[in-house]
Amino acid sequence: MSGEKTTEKHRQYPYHEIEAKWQRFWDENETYRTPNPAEAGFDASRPKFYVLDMFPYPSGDGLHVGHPEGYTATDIISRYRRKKGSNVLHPMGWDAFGLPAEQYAIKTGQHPRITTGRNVERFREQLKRLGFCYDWSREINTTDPEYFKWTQWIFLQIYNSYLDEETQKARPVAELEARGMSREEIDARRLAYVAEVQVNWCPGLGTVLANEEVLDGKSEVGGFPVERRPLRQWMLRITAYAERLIEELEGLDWPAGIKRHQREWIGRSEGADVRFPVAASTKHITVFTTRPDTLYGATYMVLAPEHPLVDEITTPEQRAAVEAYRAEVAMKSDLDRTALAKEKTGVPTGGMAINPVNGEHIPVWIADYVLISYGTGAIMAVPAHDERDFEFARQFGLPVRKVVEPPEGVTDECFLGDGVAIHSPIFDGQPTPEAKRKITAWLEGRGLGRKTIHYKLRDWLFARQRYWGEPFPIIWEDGRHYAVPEAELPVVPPELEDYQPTGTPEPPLAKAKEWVRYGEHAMRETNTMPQWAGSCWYYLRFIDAKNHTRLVGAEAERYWMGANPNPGGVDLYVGGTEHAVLHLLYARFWHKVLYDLGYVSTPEPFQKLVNQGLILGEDGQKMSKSRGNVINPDQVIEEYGADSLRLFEMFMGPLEQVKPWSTKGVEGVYRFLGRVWRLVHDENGDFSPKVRDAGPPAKLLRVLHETIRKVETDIDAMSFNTAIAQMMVCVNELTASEVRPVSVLAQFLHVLNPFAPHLTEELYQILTARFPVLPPGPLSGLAWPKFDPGYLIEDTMEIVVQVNGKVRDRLVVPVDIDAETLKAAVLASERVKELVNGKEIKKVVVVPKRLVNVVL
RNA sequence: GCCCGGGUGGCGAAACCGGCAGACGCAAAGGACUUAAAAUCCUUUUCCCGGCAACGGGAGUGCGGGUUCAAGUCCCGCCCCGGGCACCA
Repeated sequence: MSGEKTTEKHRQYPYHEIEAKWQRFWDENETYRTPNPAEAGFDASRPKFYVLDMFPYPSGDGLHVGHPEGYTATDIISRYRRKKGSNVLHPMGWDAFGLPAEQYAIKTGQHPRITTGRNVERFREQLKRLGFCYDWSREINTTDPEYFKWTQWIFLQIYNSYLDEETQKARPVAELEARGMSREEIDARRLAYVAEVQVNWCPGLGTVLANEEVLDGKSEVGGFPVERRPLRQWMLRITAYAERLIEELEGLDWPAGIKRHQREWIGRSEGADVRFPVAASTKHITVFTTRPDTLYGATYMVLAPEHPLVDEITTPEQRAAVEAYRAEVAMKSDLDRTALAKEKTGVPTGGMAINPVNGEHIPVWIADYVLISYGTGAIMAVPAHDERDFEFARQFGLPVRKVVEPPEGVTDECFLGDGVAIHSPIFDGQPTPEAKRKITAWLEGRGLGRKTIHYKLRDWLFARQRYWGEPFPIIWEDGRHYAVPEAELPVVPPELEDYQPTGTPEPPLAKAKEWVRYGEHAMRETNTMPQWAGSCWYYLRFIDAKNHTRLVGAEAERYWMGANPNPGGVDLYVGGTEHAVLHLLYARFWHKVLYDLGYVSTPEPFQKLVNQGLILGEDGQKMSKSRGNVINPDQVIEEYGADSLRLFEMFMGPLEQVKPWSTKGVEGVYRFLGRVWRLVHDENGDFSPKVRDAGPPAKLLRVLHETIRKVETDIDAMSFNTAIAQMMVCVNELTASEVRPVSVLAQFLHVLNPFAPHLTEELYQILTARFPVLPPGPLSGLAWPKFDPGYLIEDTMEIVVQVNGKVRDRLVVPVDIDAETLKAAVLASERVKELVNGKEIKKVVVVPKRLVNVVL
């Protein structure tokens, strides 16, 4: 950014001075501080509006142009709502735990707290330079002990709760204790529990990862290989909430795609568990199937290789083959086990199972296409009506038996749809849904099975072997876990000299021997929470960020989250699609637990969700350092000002859409702001003589009020690009006008203010200095102008005349013309008479206020 | 393979509930101002044909059909691009 470039470029207006001046003003006056109920300055008569941005991870690279996109949208809405008379809560904070800071610490030995602090400073500075109206008095940081104290506290609430089956609500485990339940029984029901599970161990990062953090067998962060191994881990019982997490999406105003995505992720599946006795044994294999009606078509069974019954079932002849196969599967990454591996593999165990409906003996195989983690880890294979089973049967020459007659005309070898049951004595001739019901009842009656629901959703692996995260408020003694007393929160991580992973699944915190030692025989838990933890509840902390006695004050929570009939508390939540599943699902889960326990007043956290679209580089490619197409917001602000950057990001296209950057486009909106400046200034930069306290002509009033109306509806619809287009129309009109009445200019500045707050404040101040009739600023504190439809009324309108659907003429007629008169006028017009030319008129369609179509 | 999102001028895009396709901006061209340039202001700009012109005619919203007085918009069948999921029984 050589000084040359910027000084040589013609300045449209002195944005540097203006922006710095107003940012200082806002800071010094705490213009955007929002009082809570019961605080000084709180006005209970106004409606509340909580607008939230997904808070950023303050990376070392600073802000990129993607951040200001959503942030500007919410800023406009916040400013607009305030001017329209709402109490607006619009906070910002930092999701600052996480790997990059820790990786940096490993490299440099510098404490992550230092780098995080530095990054936060930079981010805050950058956001302020964009002129966002955040209430900075509510700023939070997930790494601040005052904050994560409550993250740990919430964990303890989860730890100390179980799900009451009957009410489907979380209840304190103390109730189970009171009922005389044993410690083991209670531990087995806690919503936070320890289990030995197959985990994704990533040696490269020295940590275990959630399924969601593993992509194609590699870590999402860093792309290191990930292997499976069993480990004792903290888990959160999110599956207990599966049903509610699906059901309660209903009342939310979220994009349909995101709702669908969450539903699919949870993956509810209704069917039946069926017990197959193992031949020559007292054991049973329980399978889950969504097609119990195909029970007669089961020609073999498959267990997941990890299934506990495998050892027992395997015959001596098959043992070697089974062991070899299991070893082979254990080596495979998830990638190798998925559909990308074309050929199905498996081996027979030699064991046989008995089909409960007909007593038939069928062979039991193991194959890795059956997953231990879903359903019961075992299936009955019906190759005639399941593609995977069909493929497997083909591969190994297993029999295929058709038991569903497809509808007429369908000749698929493997038919998956609904039809009519055949070769199924108990319910032959029944349509599929009937057959399902009938066989399920039959099985239930004999104790051979029952109707069940399974979910794809797994419990949430909540532990990480990292340094830079929230320590668990847990103590181990004699192999048992206990909650750290609430009074001892927060549990602050120890200082370390060496952040290097241990190379084993033992977390780095274990190196701090003194810290780990809690008592004579007691040790601290050394795992830390995943990065998701802090973001699961941050929207609550914003409401009452300084509360020392509660995670959020009850009254403030009720006011900002409640106060409307919707299930969700935050009125508008804007962020990227990358959080469609994980963050939004986890936050909903925590929120529901807190709701059940009575700490929050709504069942859902976020009422309305909007995803902003990705901004691509100027070349239409994803921005990346390697492509060299990254746009730096600091530089854009330097060259065009923050108002231009804000305006351009909103003018590029619809918020939700993916769209490419354009430097020429920034120049375009920059010129527009220059034109706004010149509405008030002449070419020498002096106050323009065209600005006068004059009665505005009807033409200007019309365009002004059209603009007020359009900008209102467009902001409500978050259609910022079209709002800006209309403001451009308005400015073009004002520019062309020889007289620019100050009343019109002032109202226009109100309308532009949420989009370009700095420039409009400055111009308004200039106007008020000359015209004391105007109410004194700042503009942001004054009410939005009132739209008056009266100014839009015209007495004539233009009607399009079509002949056979083609535009052939236009007619100017009085607006109050009736259909008959209009029709007559059209038929009488020269052009129509000419085109009709004696032909028969079949029909005349009159669309009031729009057009008349003469059909020949 | 499946599920989303999207295909409209040279480019970003707009178009209420089916009613003038291309608002607004960019780029381009011409003009005014200027010694000159930049900046600014004004004008033109979907494509093709005819005309000196005002204008007139035709085509046109990824492709092919359909419904309708009228389709970018609704229905059926495809093609292409972007994103996500991926043996969940």
